Amino acid sequence: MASDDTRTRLLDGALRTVAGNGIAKTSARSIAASAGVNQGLIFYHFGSVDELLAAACRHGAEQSAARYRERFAAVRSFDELARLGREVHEAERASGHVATLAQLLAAAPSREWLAQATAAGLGAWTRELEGVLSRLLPRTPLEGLVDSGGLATALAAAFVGMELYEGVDARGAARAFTALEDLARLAAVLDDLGPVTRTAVRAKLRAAAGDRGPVTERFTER
Amino acid sequence: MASDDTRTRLLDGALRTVAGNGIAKTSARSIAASAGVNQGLIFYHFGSVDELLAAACRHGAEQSAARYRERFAAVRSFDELARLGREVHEAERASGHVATLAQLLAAAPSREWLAQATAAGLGAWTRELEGVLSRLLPRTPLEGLVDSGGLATALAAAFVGMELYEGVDARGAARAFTALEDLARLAAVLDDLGPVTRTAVRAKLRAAAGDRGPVTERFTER
DNA sequence: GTCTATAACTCGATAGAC
DNA sequence: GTCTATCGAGTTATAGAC
Repeated sequence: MASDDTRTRLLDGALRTVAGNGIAKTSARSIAASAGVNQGLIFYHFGSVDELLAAACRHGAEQSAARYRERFAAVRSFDELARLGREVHEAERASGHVATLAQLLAAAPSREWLAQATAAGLGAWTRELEGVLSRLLPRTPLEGLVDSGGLATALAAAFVGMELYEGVDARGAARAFTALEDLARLAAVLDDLGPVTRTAVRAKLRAAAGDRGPVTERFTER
Repeated sequence: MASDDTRTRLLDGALRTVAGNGIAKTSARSIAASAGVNQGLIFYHFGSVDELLAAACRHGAEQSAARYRERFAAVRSFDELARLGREVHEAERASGHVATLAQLLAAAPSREWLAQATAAGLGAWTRELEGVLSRLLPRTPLEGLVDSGGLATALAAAFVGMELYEGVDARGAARAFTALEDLARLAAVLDDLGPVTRTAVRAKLRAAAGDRGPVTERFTER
């Protein structure tokens, strides 16, 4: 029906506008222009610009994280994860969903309505990452020594940071991605180290982590 | 003299305003109010709001990176680097210089003037990080296999991303930092592995990197 | 150098015709 | 549901008095 069509046009228009113009130049008027509908309809359908942005954020993040769900599920090594990361980055440069997330993240502190939606949007990516990590980490000497949820959050935040950095220094951002891929190689190597070396490394790690205790005790308490 | 005083009041006021209100609520009026001077003086001294923000960004980033220069120089392991990272994060949550950088980074795409200044501001931190990494990496099996400049950029961008994430989910951000510290422990262990294990790991890494060649060949060509 | 006043805009949001 | 017209607040930037 016509109303649904206008709603989705506005959602898509909002995402396009934020990704293309940045949050600073995103207004009811610019969104409406991008969606090809009248400006007043934003308030009829969503109540306010911020509520439209919040809805668009959830909608877009969920949708684009879902698009990569199978790819994430197929990842078998840190090596592959790093490569998928760069692939997502390059695909998202076109669609702009992650850039949108970054823009909303920056705007969230002063627009309380957006904070929740942005956290939820990032959560869609974090969940995918945590799924991969909780499959991968147990096969490395790091098992039980690093919190996969925390690491997933750190990776998602890092990804957002690099997406922002891309807008300011594209060459530098590409170099940073390459460095991360190189680093992931180390983790990939730890995957299949040979039993002797593996045990040696693991003993060292355990000893170093001894003064802290395993992750489970630190985070399941709450 | 009075003019210098007003200039620095405006620079500091701009940083305080962006850090406290976010870029969206930063205007000539809010900056002037925070600096305690008349609004028109922004245009007399800096020409435009964006030029003031650009100047404040360079000024603030250089100043606060310099404050940590000795600390960075004293870092001897990845372990220490991770701890210093969290310390900087918590200190900066108060002063807000990194948050400012994050805000400007988000605003840069739509305000061309800011892009250069923001890149320069981030560069101040990236340089410090690269100094540390180029001291630390040669002592690990990763020597020559990962680009320290690229890795420094990735770390700086990740730091900015986590600073932004902090505004939306403080608990999650803390957990992410803890996970990164745990991860840094692995790198610390690689520092002193014992000669046999060390050689075994290094051989694996070299083999895995074989199809790419060492970093120097990939990046010095340009 | 610093102040006031104001021009020229853009913004979110609403009222009311259709 | 959709459109036009408009209000009131907030914006950058400038002109001109002091």
